[in-house]
Amino acid sequence: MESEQKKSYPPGKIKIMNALSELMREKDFHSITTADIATTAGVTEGLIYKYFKDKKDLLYQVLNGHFQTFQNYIVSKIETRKSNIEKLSIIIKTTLKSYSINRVFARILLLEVRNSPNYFESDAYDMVKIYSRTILDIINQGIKDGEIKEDIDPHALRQVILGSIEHACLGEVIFGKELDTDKVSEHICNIIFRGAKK
Amino acid sequence: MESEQKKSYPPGKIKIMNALSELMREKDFHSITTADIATTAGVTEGLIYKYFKDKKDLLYQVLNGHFQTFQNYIVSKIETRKSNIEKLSIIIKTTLKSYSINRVFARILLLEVRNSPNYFESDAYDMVKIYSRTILDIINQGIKDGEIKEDIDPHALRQVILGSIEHACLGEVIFGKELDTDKVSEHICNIIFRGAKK
Amino acid sequence: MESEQKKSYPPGKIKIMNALSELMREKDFHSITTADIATTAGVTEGLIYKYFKDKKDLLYQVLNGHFQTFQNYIVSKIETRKSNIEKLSIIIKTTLKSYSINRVFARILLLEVRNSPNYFESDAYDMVKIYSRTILDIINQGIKDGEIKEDIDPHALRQVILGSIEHACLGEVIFGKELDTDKVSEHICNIIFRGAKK
Amino acid sequence: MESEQKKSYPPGKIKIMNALSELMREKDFHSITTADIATTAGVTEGLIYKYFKDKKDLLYQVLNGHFQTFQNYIVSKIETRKSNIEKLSIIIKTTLKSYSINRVFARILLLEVRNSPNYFESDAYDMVKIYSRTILDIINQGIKDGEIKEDIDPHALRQVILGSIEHACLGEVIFGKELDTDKVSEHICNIIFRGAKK
DNA sequence: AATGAATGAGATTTCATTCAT
DNA sequence: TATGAATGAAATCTCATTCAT
Repeated sequence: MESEQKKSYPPGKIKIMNALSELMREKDFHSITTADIATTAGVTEGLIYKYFKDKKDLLYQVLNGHFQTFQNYIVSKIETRKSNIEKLSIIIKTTLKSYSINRVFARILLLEVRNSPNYFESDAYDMVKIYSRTILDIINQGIKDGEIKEDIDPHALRQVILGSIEHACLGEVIFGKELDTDKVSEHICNIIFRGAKK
Repeated sequence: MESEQKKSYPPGKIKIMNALSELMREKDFHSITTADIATTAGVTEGLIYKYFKDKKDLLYQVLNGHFQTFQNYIVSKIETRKSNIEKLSIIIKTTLKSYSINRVFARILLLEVRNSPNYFESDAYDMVKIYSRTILDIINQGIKDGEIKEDIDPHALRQVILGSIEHACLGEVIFGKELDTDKVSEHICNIIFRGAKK
Repeated sequence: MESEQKKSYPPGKIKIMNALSELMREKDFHSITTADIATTAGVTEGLIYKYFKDKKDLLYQVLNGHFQTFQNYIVSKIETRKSNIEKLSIIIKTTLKSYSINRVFARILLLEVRNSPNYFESDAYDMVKIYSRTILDIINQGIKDGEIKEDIDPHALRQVILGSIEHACLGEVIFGKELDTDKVSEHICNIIFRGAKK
Repeated sequence: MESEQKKSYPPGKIKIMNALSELMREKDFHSITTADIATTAGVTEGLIYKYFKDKKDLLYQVLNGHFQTFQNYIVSKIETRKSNIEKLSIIIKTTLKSYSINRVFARILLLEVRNSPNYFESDAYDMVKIYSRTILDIINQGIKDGEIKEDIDPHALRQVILGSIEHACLGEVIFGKELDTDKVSEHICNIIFRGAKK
C-alpha cells in the first residue's frame, strides 16, 4: 500500500513524495525542512516548487495519495458484504489496521493537518469526506433495513465510530505502542453495537 | 471559567497568558508569533521569556490553567451521583459542555499539543491522565457493581467514550459550528450504553 | 499595429514574443516569469532559450518589433509637410497617439528598459537615437529657416518636447487613464511654441 | 541634505536606511540584496524586517525621507517670491539641482519605482503628489494674476514642466553625464515661458 | 518588573537557465 | 523545431530568543 504513485508523474515528483513519506516516519511535518526532503529525494530544493505550490501542498498530495489507496481498499472489502452492521464492523477493523500499518498516514491525519485551515480545502480532505459519507450511508441503510435501531441518530453513531477508531490509534501514533487491531476492533464493535449496559 | 489566572501572578504574566488564549480563538498556535502575543498583551516580547521558558511552555501553562477549572467543574458534578452509568453520562455531558464553552481549551488539547513529545511530560498531561483514570475507575466499578456487562473491555470502553466526545467536538473546534451538547451527549450515551444494533 | 511579427520567424518565436507583449499589458517585466511566458505562449520554457539569448533579449526584440512599426508610422506622417514647426507638432501628436494605441510599447520604453545598462547597446536603442536625431534635425532646420527663435537651445527644446510627450503618457501607461491625444498634443504645442507667459 | 534621518528612529533603522542610500549610488535596487544592505549597515538581515515590511517598503521609506527634505527645501526657496513665473522657474532650477546633487534619489524616482504598482500607494508617492500639486497651484495662481496666458491648460503646463525636468536629468542619471543645471534650467524656462516659435 | 534593540540561524521560495532527447 | 525534466544559486523573509539597561 505504501508509496504507489501514479506512473504518469515525473520521476522527480515521485521521489519527492516518497521522500516526505519516509521522513514523516521519523519526524513531524514541521521539523522536516525542504532541504531534508530534497536531500532524501536526491533532487534540488527548487524542484519541489515545480511540482507543488508549497510545502503544505506537498503534504496534502502525499496524504491524498495514501487516502486514495485506502479508500479503494475499504470499498473493495465491504462491497461483497450484505449486512450493514457487518460492513461497519469491517470498516472499523480495516481502518484500524490501515492506520496501524501505515502510521505515517495516521499521524498526518490525526495530528498534523487538522489545525491548518487550508487542509480543509485540500483534495485530501475531500477524500476524508467521501470516506465519512460512506459510513453515514451504511448507517442509514442499516436503519432502513431494520438492522439498526430507529432511535439512533445516524450522525452521532458515525461520530462514535470515527472517534473510537481515532482514539484507539492515538497511543500507537503518539507513543508507538503496539496495537492488536483485531482484538481492539472487536471490543469496540461489541460496545457500539451491543451496548455497554447490562 | 474564561481566562481567570491566579491573582498571585504578576500582571505581565497574566496579560501574556490571556493574550495567547485570546489569539488562539482565531489562529492556531503555530501561526501565532511571539510578536503577536506581545502586541496583544501590550508588553514587550522580552517579557515573555521572563515568565516562560519558551513559547511552548507558555502554551502548556495556559492549558494548565484551563484544565484546573475544567477538572474542578467535572468533579463537582459527579461526586453526588450514585450509579456508575450515570456518572459516565455526566462526564460525557460535562466534558462536551466544557469543551463547547471554552473552545480555546478544546482546540489546544485536541489539536495543538498532541504532536509535541514534551507535552506528554508536562503538568497539563498529568491532569489528562487523572481525568482519564477517573473514567477507567468508574467503568471498573460499574462492572463490579453489575451495571456494566462483564465482557466489556474497560480500556476499550474508555476509548469509545473519549473518542466519541472528542470527535463530537471537532466540528465545533475547527469550523466553529454550534453544538447542542445536551442532545449530542444523549445520543452518544444512547449508543454507547444501549447499543446501536436492534 | 498590434504584435504582427515578421512571417519569416518560426511559429514558436512568434508565439513567445506575442506572449510577452500580452503579459506586459497587465504586469511589469520583472514580475513576469519565463514560466508565465511559456504558459501564455503555449510552449515550453526551454524554447525561449532557443530563440533568445536571455529574458532581456526577448524584451529588446519585442521592443524592436514595436519600434519598427512606430518609426514607419511617424515617418509616413511627416514627410510631405513643409514647415518645421508643423513637423514637430506632427511628431508630438503622432508619438502620443502611438504610445496611446500601444501601451505595452510605451510601458517598455518609458518604464522598463531604461535601468538596464545593456539596453543602451541594443538595436532598440539605436532606433531611439534615430528618432531623437530626427527631432533635433528638424529643430536645427527650423532655426535656420527662421521659424524658431535663434536663442533657443536645440537640445533643450528637444528635451522639452520629449519630456512633455513622455510625461503626458505616464498616467495612461501606469494607471490606464484614458488620454485625449489630440487635445493634449495641441495644449503641449501651444505651450512649447507660443510660450506660457503673457 | 543627504541622510538626515529622524533622531527618534532606533540606530539600527537609521543604519539600514543609510546603507540602502549608499548602495544605490552604485547599483540599481534590484541588484542590491538584503544581505548587501545588512552587511553595509553592520546589522543582521533579520533586523531589516523588524523595521520594514519588506525590501520595497525600505526603498519607499528611504525615498520618502529624501523627498521630505527636498519638498521643504523647495518650499523654503519659493515662499519669499512674489511672481508666479519666478516661482515656477525656481522650482525647475531647484528640482534639477536637487536631482543633480542627489542622483540616488533621482534614479530611484525616475527609473526604479514607477513600474511597481504598490509604489503608488506608498507615503513616498504621497509626497510626489504634494510636490506636483504645489506646481499646479502656482500655475493656477499665475493665470489668475494675469502672469500666465488664460488659454494655457494648467495640467498640460505642469506636464511640460515636469517632463522637461525629468528628461533633462535622464542623461545624468543613466550615463552619469555632467549637467549644468543653471544653464539647462534657463534654457527650459526660456522655451516654456517665452515659446520656441519666432 | 519591564523595555527595546538586536540577533542568528535557517526556512521557504523564486526563477532564469541548461541539456538530453 | 520543440519538449520536459531538472538545476542551482541566491534571495527574501520569519521568528523564537537573548541581553543590556
